Amino acid sequence: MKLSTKGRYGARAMLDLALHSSATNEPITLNSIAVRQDISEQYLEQIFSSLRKSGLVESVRGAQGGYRLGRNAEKISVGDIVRVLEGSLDPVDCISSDNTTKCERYEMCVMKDVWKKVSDSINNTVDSFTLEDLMKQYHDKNKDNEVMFYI
Amino acid sequence: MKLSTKGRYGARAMLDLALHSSATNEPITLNSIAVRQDISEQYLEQIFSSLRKSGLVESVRGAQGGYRLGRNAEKISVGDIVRVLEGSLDPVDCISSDNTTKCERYEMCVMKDVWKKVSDSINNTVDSFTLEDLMKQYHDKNKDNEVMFYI
DNA sequence: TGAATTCCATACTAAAAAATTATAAAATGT
DNA sequence: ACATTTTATAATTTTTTAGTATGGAATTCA
Repeated sequence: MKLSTKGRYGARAMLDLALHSSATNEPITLNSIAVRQDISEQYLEQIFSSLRKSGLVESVRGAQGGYRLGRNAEKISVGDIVRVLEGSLDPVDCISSDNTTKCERYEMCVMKDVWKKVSDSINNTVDSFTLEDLMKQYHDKNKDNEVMFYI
Repeated sequence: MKLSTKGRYGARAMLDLALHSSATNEPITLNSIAVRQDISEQYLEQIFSSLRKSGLVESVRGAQGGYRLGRNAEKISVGDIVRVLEGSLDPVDCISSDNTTKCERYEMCVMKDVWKKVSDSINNTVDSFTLEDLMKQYHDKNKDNEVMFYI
């Protein structure tokens, strides 16, 4: 029941991107995120490839290019990010909406009701945090720091 | 964020054990659980080794031996079982109580507050289901079946 | 035009974890 | 004694994770 690095790195990278998106709306390079967050740039590329395909970020190619948030920070939740990068957050496959892997015990099974409740509680929690919430919390925690090198 | 087979099999096996523990309190053999639940007996042995060490089951060795619940079914929650078999249910290591793996961003990190809430919601949910609850739900769902071959 | 920057796509590899199998010993009831 | 059953540990196979490598395509700027 651990989050993989894709989910963890992706959440950190998205918050980094949100915090560094200036008012001028200039795109942020992957390299700068990778350096600040100490994540391999090539690995981040894979992560941002998924994020871009899902619309959570948009890209600008070429020199002076980079990434921007795909929509306003208050419209992007931690749940949006981790579901893209981890697949679903269901603790077991048999309760997923694309229900191809029902086992033969499905009908009589009472465990699946437990796992469904677990799934709901996880999803509700991660959906309750938006990037905007986290930006505010970050600024509250780091009032003194003029320059934000890290998250 | 998937449960491993240890957690899933373990929960099913414990419910099976609870349902088949007769009033006479005779121990249930691993083999019978393995057959009903279609789980490798040798793999179940490893799982029950952990369950026994944690006190969730007690064993009787030798012929006519087997396993019994370590305490009343209403005193054993799904959370008790899966935490024994999966380790902790924290989505990241840095928030665990045995806090050896704090990263250098720990103080300024706002993501860990999200993961802590996720952890709490998971643990609260799995702790809210006892084996007794599940036994009742099973009987409600399967009123017609005189003999319980499966769960 | 051409060089530098930056994203894009795919394939590959190494390490770790998960899942299962194998082997043998110890205890108990008949 | 013998069949049954737990106990313990090791070995093996399979799958997933995490990361690296390579080359290409689009864009900008000089």
